Amino acid sequence: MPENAQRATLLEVARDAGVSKTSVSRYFGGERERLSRDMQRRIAASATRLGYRPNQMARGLKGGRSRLIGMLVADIRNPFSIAVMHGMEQACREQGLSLMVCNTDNDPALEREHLALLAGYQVEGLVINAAGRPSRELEALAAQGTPLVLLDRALGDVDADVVGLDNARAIDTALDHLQTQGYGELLYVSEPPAEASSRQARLARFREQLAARGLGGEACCLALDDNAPALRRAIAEFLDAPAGAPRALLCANGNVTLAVTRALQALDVTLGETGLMGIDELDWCNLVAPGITTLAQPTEDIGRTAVDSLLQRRRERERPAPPRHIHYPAELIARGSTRR
Amino acid sequence: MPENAQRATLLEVARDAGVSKTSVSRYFGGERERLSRDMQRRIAASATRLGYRPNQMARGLKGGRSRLIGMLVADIRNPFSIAVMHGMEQACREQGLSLMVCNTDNDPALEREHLALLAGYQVEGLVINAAGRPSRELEALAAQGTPLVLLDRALGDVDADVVGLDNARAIDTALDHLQTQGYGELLYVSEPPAEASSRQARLARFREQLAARGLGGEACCLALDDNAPALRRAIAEFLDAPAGAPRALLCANGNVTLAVTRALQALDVTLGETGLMGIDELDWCNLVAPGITTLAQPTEDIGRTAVDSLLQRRRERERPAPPRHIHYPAELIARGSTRR
DNA sequence: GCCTACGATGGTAACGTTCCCATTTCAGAC
DNA sequence: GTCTGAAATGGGAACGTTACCATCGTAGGC
Repeated sequence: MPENAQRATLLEVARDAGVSKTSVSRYFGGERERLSRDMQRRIAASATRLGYRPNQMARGLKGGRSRLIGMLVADIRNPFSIAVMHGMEQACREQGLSLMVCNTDNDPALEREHLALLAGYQVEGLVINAAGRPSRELEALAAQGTPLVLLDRALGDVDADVVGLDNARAIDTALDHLQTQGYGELLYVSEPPAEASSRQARLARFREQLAARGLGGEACCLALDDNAPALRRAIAEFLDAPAGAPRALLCANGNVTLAVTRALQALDVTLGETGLMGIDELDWCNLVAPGITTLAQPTEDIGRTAVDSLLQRRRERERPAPPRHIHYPAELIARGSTRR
Repeated sequence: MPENAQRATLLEVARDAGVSKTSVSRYFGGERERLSRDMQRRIAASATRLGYRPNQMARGLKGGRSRLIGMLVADIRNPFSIAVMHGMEQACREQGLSLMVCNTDNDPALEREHLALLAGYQVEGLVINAAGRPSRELEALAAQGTPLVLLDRALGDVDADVVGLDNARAIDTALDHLQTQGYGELLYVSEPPAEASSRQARLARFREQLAARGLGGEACCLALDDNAPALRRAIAEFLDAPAGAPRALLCANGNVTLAVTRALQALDVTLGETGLMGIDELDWCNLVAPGITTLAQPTEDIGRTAVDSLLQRRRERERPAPPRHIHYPAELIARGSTRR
């Protein structure tokens, strides 16, 4: 192998093998069977000898096939996002696609910026866990023909598939479980829904079902950032108010579960006696005292489905189907925190 | 905005603004000041009106400047990797770079495959948290002139910078703390070091210092995958053996801490009485019973430094400096699990 | 007032592919 | 024996950008 060699090019391989560049292109472009046995052998030999690798940039330029899938995630440090990303990665690999991940840290401006960048790389599809409401850029992307999938959060006016949890059913499952376990006075803790459709859906369903089932309690929304005191106060208030039945807390997502668990420890609450349950399964849920009951999202499935959905859309590009909404059920993992 | 518009091209902007493509290229290529006020205005106007975005593929093809940084990570689900990635992302954004992340799931074959892919995208730099020993591909990449940074794990025969923890000092810090707290009989639990240099370094230092300090105990290495029983047995053995001083466990990384904590709970061990300490700070460390003492790695710094290092190397491409090794100290976060 | 030089601009040739359209060869149909 | 067509191959023109060199003014030095 040469000392400071530039990467070999298709043309060099062609020359070395004594064939035309078209043939080499075909060999690497997935039309291998159209070539004669002998030609395949010669190309393969030259290619390995020269260490040839197709230049994806050139490839992407010519055909518009960048073989790139973009992922825009609102909070990369959220285990949910990571798990979904892992699923997407596997799906991509199976399809020979690569993943470009951008984290927006929940900042709409950054989101727009990254969106423009991803568009610049001609991504063949885009999976978005939106922070803001970047419909302008998204619409441009969609109009340009890029398949879009919204992850977890729908965006009303964008023509895209949505993949995520069946939020209403998840809340029902949670309430069923809590009722079965004898809890009757509930506090639902969520981050402010703002634009996040799944937060809205969960919250709405909780409120609706609370009334429908004749349960006591309420929902409380607050930002988690550095709001530990406020959260503790809200929980203390709930615990001190008179109640006709055992109390339980339901956390809207993993971040909330973490914050609430911290608050409960600070308040010296015994889990189980006061129920605790969260959406999103986390590493440590079976480590904290009697174990925390959760609703696990099928994150890997969600990730794979997102990618599949993208590819499906690309296939039917000519005859665009109406947006699909795919909602997975959550899996109940019952632990000590909801056992009295 | 047009219904099914293809993205506008540089040429179209040029025509629309009545200038040459060179000028438009300059405008977007960071030579804006070389253009007259008037020309800048005209180009800006046309560009926004047409919704122009430079095609990164074409850009990457022509100049070799893909503006892409690759990251190869052995285990994307490891919080350490995520945190570092987050740091890298920020550094990249500040430089106008994008990040392409590939997860190898600790599979050397996958690692090679992804390496080839990243090379195909002409990444301008590569940060690698190696799973196997992919020196062949890496050397090719290095020879081709791509700056390389090894994350956490050095790879003896590869000419690249290394960024990570000061492992020896971290172990010393841990031992200092444990000794101060009165623990004298230690079990160091690690995953098998195999090719991972930092695991080797930590393990070696532990063994060496154990002897040097006249402490009792030993080190034990086992794969964590689904080896809960084996781990439990090893720990039980340690706890049952006669000891002249209070016992403590030291976990080589976050994964180990998780597994060991599980095992200790199964064995009904009281933390603090038996000491527990882990390298890597985790979300839940202050949630489990008296809180778990950890050594936090400065993950964000590590990520940023990795990217900076890459850029530095690219700048000095002509006069290649010898490989740099940058090792950060760990920060001790003392909690109840090492208080007797 | 001429030459130099620099600042502002434009034209053209790459970059490494893929795609479209030849061209060649040869088997089988009439 | 010619014709048709498919299979195997090759030639060139794109794709959208940047790099290099050329061209034009015009301001300053003598």
